[in-house]
Amino acid sequence: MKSTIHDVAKKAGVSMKTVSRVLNHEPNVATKTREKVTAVAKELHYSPSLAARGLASSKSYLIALLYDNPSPSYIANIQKGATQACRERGYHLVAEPLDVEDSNGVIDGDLSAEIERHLERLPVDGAILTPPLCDNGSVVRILQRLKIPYVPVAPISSHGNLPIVQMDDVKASKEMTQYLISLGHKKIAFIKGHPQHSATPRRFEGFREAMRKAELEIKPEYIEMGDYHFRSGIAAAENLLGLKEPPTAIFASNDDMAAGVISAANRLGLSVPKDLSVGGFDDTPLARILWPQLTTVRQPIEELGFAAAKLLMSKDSTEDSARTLEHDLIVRGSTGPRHAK
Amino acid sequence: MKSTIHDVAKKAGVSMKTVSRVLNHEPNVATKTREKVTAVAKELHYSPSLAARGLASSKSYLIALLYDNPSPSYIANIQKGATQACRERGYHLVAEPLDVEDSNGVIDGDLSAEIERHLERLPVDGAILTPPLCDNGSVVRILQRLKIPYVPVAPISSHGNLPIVQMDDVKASKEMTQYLISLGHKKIAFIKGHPQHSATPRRFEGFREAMRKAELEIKPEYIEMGDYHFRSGIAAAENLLGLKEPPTAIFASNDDMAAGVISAANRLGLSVPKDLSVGGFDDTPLARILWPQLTTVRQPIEELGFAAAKLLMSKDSTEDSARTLEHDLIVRGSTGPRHAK
DNA sequence: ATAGTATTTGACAGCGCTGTCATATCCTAT
DNA sequence: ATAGGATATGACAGCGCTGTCAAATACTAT
Repeated sequence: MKSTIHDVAKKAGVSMKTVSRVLNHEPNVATKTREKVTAVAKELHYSPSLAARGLASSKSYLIALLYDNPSPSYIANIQKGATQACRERGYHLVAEPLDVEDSNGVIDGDLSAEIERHLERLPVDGAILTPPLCDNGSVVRILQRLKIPYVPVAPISSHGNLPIVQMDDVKASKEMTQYLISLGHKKIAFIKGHPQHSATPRRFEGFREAMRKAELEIKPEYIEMGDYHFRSGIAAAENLLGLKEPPTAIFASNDDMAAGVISAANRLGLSVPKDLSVGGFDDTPLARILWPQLTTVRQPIEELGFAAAKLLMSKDSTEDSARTLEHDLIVRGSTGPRHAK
Repeated sequence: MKSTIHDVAKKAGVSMKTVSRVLNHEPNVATKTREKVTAVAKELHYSPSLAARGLASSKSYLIALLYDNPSPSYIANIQKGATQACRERGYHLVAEPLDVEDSNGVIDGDLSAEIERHLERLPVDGAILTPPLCDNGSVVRILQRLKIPYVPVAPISSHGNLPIVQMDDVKASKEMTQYLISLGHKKIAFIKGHPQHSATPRRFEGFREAMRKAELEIKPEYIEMGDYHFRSGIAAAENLLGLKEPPTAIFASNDDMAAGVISAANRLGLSVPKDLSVGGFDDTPLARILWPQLTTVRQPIEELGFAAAKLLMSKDSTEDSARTLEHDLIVRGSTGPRHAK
């Protein structure tokens, strides 16, 4: 039933090794031969056995996606991009939720040993490390000890001169701020995210740059601390909107907090975007079910996954896939021109 | 560096085959031998090569998670449960997003062929089929043709006498309704979901059963059609709350629509749950970021993934893992006692 | 004690592929 | 035409494990 490389070789009138060469896109195969073999392979519905290939070449054609506990949509998107890249090369993506971090983000010895044991028997050619795992020393150390190549996605910390994939949070944040400014807003507030998250200082930095460039003042009372959760958005908005001179626009550094802002504004009888413009960040599914829909920044998450997988698969070749991927400013209904009082 | 079965055998003073037996938990190995081998294996940090094992036994120790485009949190949870089950048995889960359905849910010949080709070179021992894939004839047929064992998760259609895993939507819906009734509500409205989704009739059925059992009238105008999207929840709520005699409780058959209801109620100046109780279904992340938080039904999604994977791995043994998993009624702030007018 | 059965172990081949290295074929420059 | 190098192909072993089947050993009932 299932055909082997032997069948193909026989039918094409060449040796198994030649078939193998064609299948692996090795050089030094006559064009004619290559075509012939390709044709026969297709005709026979031949597809190589991962296991046999892996055994012979001591590669597994498997790439692991290591993740801890990010938002489901984040890993779903990374995963989508990564599987796509894998498909192009006959690789497969194995999902590995790790459950490393407990509440305080620390990993104890037992857990570490357990993970090591698990990873040890995970015969992958490489791993994609998503946040916050990419900044977890224990996990990184295990990977290094096991000599599993990995690509960190959007890490905070540096990883030597290891290639990483990321987006430019500073730039994106700057663009959002500039967009708000272009609408005529001058009194713009910013809600920071959780201080331990890598993106937090970057997003704030982008905001500051844009404000400085536009020569707008950043009032200290317009900067609120949040933690990326809905609730902190509400709290921040209540503070902000309670000011004697409230801002006309609030840039919350993620969508959940922006949703909190909208919710608080509505409850205070303010209309968005007429009385208040609200900007978010991430373009989560939530952004579209809010009313009004949220102006936000789309992270190139799927692309990050794609690039990371690609990087892993082309370890040897110098093929340099883009490392810093492009985001998009998504303008929706939650932002509008400043309304003359 | 990496030890092989040969090393273990030598060190334990037995044949490779015996080591193999121990590792695979085969019967007919003397207890003493088994212990000895186990000890040596641990000492040597031995872990079998998936590839070699697969080649020799023509199994891959890989299970595919086939999904199309469900909510990210759905697949994330299924995935979590499934990987957990896989780990217990040394299997791995490969993620396979399929992109089968276009807008109208039909799958054309080209796509079908492409999927078949892809699945063909996916050397898995089994596949978990999530909705809506589990009810997609083309996909099911491909799987059957390829003789890939699969377990449908919460399918609408019957799959012969193939084991399936599911939850009891009728029962869950009935419980939610009964809970609403127990709060004193009598005028309870129901918002149906998308008619093509398997759960839609079931959830409605549960509602009806509960109402009938409590001898409460189901007014036709209290039944709204929705499509599981936020927007349809808003629309339905506007109709319902515009009635001369509006309901005091609305059971939306998923969380997104329930969110719409809450949003609409707020805009109409109604306070939830004081003036209106709202129940949802699914316990999506959204349920917790709403204000008030949503009373809803937690689907045993992770458990479904776990059970499905388990089923696939124990094909031979008659081991009968539970097929219909238990849900939970999650009571939060969006429901409260009927308020005497 | 002895045949007969059940349990436990091992030798060996081979799963389907690729790495190595030898061989054959082609081209280029003289 | 021919040496010499570049290019193309093939023979063969063996990757690490398990299936098969035969052998050894342990039990049981007489």
